[in-house]
Amino acid sequence: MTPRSSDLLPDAPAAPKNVRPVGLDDVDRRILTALHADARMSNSALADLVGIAASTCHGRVRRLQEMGVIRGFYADIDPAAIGLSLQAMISVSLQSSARGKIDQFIQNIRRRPQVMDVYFLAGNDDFILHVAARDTDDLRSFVVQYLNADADVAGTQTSLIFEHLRGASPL
Amino acid sequence: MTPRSSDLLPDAPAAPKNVRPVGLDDVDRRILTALHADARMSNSALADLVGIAASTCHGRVRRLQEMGVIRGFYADIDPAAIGLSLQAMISVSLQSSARGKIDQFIQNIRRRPQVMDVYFLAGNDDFILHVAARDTDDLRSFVVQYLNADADVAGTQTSLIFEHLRGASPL
DNA sequence: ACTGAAACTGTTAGCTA
DNA sequence: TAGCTAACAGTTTCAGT
Repeated sequence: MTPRSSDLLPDAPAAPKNVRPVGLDDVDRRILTALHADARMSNSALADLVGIAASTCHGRVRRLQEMGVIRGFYADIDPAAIGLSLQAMISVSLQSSARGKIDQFIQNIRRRPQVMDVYFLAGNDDFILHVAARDTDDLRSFVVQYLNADADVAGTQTSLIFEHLRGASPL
Repeated sequence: MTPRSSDLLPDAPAAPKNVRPVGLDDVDRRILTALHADARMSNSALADLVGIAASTCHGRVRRLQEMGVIRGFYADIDPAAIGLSLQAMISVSLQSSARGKIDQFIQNIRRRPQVMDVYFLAGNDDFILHVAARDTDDLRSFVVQYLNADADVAGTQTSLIFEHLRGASPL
């Protein structure tokens, strides 16, 4: 069994209480779960679903946005449907001399239309790029032109993506 | 100048026409760009933005959904704001004997609340998991319990994510 | 936090080019 | 066929309770 903190540190805080910034209640979590799955659900349908009045629900959603819990509402576009039929993950490591420029490098590469996500990492690689390209030529020229041609880039490793699935719900 | 097809292949289709399934025009692309950035923009604001009547715009958006170009509308929840303060990328490789079970494996792991994205790969690793965990213990127990403990998993490599940025726009 | 009324928006039908 | 105008249904939003 895990030792109780009182056995070790008599003056530690009595109970962990709520760790979170302001605290989300169960209704907030149900709202987030619903909007995570369908951001265009009408406010009245959402209110019914979570069991509160529409006006209250609307206020909750706005508060969640103001708190930064909801960062935004996005349409999920199928890359293949707009002619980007090839997706890949590209691990990139930079020269150690270029570490100070990572921010600038990422802000720059992020503008390319092929880039869908940038994951800025601690580890062997400096970041991973999730990209979507029209075809193999487009992918290759992206890697060559924007990554390998840059003297700050030490190396890249590209893996094709067969399928990308979103997680079910973080709550 | 590009040779005309009649010079080369008299019986080939006259002109390349539209290569895409049905074809998206410029208005469609502007709609997609706008909704990619803000899925909750009102239909009338969107119509004004792209320069068509609200009813026309509404029909376009519905058609884009029916065509599968728009796969859905999702709220972007900040994992840190709901107590998942640690994000990581986990590369997973399976035993070659387990390759036939990948689909099942992924469908299973995808249900875990920590899993935000699953990228199913061609390459050295079989897939990459983008996960969000409460803390290091939560992350470690996820890796140990759901990955390393499984006999089908040959190996995993975990890298912490410092920052995750979405791409600007695929169009 | 809820109720109800006012303002607004989304949605459909029918007409026009 | 694609777009527009106009009318209706439904939703958001803000009082007051």
